[in-house]
Amino acid sequence: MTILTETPGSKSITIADVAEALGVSKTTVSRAISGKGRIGNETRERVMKYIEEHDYQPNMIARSLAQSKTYNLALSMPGNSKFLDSSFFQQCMLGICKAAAAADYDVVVSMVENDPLSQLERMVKNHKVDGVILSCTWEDDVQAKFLKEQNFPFVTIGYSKDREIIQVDHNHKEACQELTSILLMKGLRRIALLGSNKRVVITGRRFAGYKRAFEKQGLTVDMELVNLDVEDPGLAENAVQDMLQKKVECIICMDDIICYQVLNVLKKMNVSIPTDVRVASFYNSSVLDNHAPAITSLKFDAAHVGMVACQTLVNYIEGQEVHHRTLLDYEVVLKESTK
Amino acid sequence: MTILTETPGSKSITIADVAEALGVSKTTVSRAISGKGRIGNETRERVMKYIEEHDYQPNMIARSLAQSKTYNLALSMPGNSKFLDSSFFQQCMLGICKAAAAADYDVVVSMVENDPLSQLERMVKNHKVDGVILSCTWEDDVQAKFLKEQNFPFVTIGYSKDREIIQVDHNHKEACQELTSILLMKGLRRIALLGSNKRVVITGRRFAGYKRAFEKQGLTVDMELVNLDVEDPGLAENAVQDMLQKKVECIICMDDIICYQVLNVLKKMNVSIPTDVRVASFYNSSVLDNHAPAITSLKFDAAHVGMVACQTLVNYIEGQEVHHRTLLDYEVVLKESTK
DNA sequence: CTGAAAGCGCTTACAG
DNA sequence: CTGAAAGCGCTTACAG
Repeated sequence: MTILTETPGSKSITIADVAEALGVSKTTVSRAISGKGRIGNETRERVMKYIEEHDYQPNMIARSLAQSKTYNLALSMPGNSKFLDSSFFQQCMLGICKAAAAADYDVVVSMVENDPLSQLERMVKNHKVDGVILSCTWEDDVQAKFLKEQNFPFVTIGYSKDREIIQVDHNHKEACQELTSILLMKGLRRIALLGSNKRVVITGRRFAGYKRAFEKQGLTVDMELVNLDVEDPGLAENAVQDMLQKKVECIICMDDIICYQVLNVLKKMNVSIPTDVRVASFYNSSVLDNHAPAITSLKFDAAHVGMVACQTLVNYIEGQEVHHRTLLDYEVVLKESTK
Repeated sequence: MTILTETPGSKSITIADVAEALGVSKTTVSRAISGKGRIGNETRERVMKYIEEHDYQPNMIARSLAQSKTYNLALSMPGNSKFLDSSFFQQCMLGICKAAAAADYDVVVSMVENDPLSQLERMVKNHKVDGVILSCTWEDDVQAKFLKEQNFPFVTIGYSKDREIIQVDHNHKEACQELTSILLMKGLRRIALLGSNKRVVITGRRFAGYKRAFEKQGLTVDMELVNLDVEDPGLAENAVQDMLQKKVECIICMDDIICYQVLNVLKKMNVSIPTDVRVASFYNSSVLDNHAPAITSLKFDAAHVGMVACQTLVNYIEGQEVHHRTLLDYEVVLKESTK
C-alpha cells in the first residue's frame, strides 16, 4: 500500500518563462514556436535555441482551449467478442495510430458494447475530440446518424450508400464477386456463403458481390446456401453440417474466425479439403499460415485502410478537399483449398 | 470532393450563459455542477434543472486547464504483428475502456512499433494524459524506466520485480507451475516449452513456473526442450520438428498463436494428439473452440486484468491507497489433448 | 450560502 | 517585426 505523496512530474516550463528569460513577449515566443505571423529571423532563432536547451514542451491543453481544437481523434471500435478475436481491428488501429501520430494527433478509443451512443456523445459534446473514425458500420448505423446530425467530422471504415458520408473501404463487393466468379469458372455451382452478421454493412456488400457473380453467368443464387448469421462458434458446427447435407461443393467464409471454426468442424467430421469440399476465406491472416491444405482467401490490408481513413479525416478537419468515397484494392490469393 | 464549409457542431452553451440566465455567478454554477463547496439546496436544484433542460455539457478542455488534469489515460500497446494476432490485448483494452468510462476517463492508445519512447514522452510532457497503462512489459522496460524517472503515474499489466512499480497481472508463474506439475504427475517427463519471445516478462515468469514444477519433484529441466524464441510462424515448424526429433511427450505452448501453428504443423506431419504427443496451451481463446481434440489450456481473463489495472491507476491518480502488486487468479482447463 | 477576481497556459486580433 | 491585452471556459482561494 502507498499514498501518492509528491506531485507527479516536475513542474514544466511555460511560454511565460521563456519570454521572461529572453526579455521578449509571450506573443513573440508563441509566434516563434507556431511559425505563424511575422517574426524576425534572429529572434526566432534565439527562442528556438532556448526552448531546445531548456526542453520546453507546450501545454497542449492550453493550446486546445485557445484554439478550440484538441488534436485528438476518436476511434469507435466494436467491443463485441466476435470481433475481438479477429485481428482486423487491431491491424486497422495500428494504421490509424501511425497516421494520427504523423499528423500530430492522438487517438482515443471508444469500445462499443451495448450502448453505441453514450460515450460517443459525451466525447463529442465535451469537446474531447476533433473528429471520429467509425471502424465498423452497420445497417442504419446509429453513430453515423448522430454524427451527421451534429455535423461533426467523421469518416467510416466501411461502405455507405450515403455519399455525404466520408468513407474509406476495401472493395468488398468486387472482391467477393471476383472470388465467386473464379469458383464458378472452375465449374462449381453449389457454393455456400457463410457470414457472421447480416446487419454489418460489409456482409451485405460481400453478398452483393457473390450474387452479382452468379448473375453475370446467367445463374441464380440458391438462397438455401447462404447463411449470413453464423454469430458464434456453436452455430458454425450446425451451419457446416447443414451445408454438407445440402451437398455443397465449396464453402466461402466471410472471415477467418468463421473459417477456423469451419475447418475444425470439417476435420472433426473427416471431410477432406479440397477433395470433398473446397474452402475459401477472407483476410488471409497469419493464423492460417501453416494450415494444410493452404486456404484460398481474399486479402485486405487492414493497417492500410486505417491509415487512409485517418489521413482523410485529418485532411477534412483541417479544411482540405477530400474524396468522399475511397475504395481500396484487394488481392485474391489462390491456394490449394480450392483446387 | 468537398470543402469543409460550416463550423462543425453547433456552438455549445457555457457556464457563463447558465449563470447569466439564472442571475447567479459562474462560481455558483460551477459549484452546483461539481458538487464541491457549500451551496444552497434550492440554488443547486435551479442550476441542475436549467443545465438539464438546456443540455449543458461542460467543456472538458477548460476544466482540464483549470485543474491541470486531463481525465485521459494512455494505453501503451504492442504494435508488433506477433501480438496483434492475439486477442489478449483487445480483450484487455475492452476491460480498460470499461473501467475508464466508469471513472469518467478516456483512454488514448499508443501503439509501439519501433521507438517505444517518442510518443509516450510527448504525451507525458505535453500533458495529454494523467497516467499510463503499459499492457506489455519487457525485461529492462524502457517505458517503465522513463515513467519512473519522471515520477509519472503508471501501472503495468505484467509482473515486475521492482515493487515500487504498480503492477497487476495474472499469476503466470504459478499457473505454468501448476500445469507442468499436473503433466509431471501423469508421468510425463519430456515436456517441451515453446514461447515466442524471451524478452517479454511473462515468458520469463512462465518459464520460472515450469522450472519450479520440475524442481519440486526433484527433477531438473532439460534446456534442450525449452525454446522461448519462436518468433514467427515459419519458426514454429522448425521448432516442432526439432522437438519431435527429441522425442518429447508433450508440448506446452505459451500462447494460442503458437499453439495454432503447432497444431497445424502436427496435423501436416500426421502426428496425432494425444496419442503421439500431448499439447497444452495458454489463453483458451475461442478460436480453438471447435478443435478436435479439445486443447488443455490455462485460462486468463484478459478483460478483467485490464479493468483492475485501470481502476488501480485511477485510484492512484486520485490519491487513494493502492496495492502495488495485484496477482489475479487463473484456471487450468484440462481437456482431451493431454489425456 | 454566494460572488468578484485571479489564474490555468496558450493564441490572436489589434495597434504600433 | 514586436507587444499589451483580451479571450478560450472552467476552478478556486479569498472575502463577505
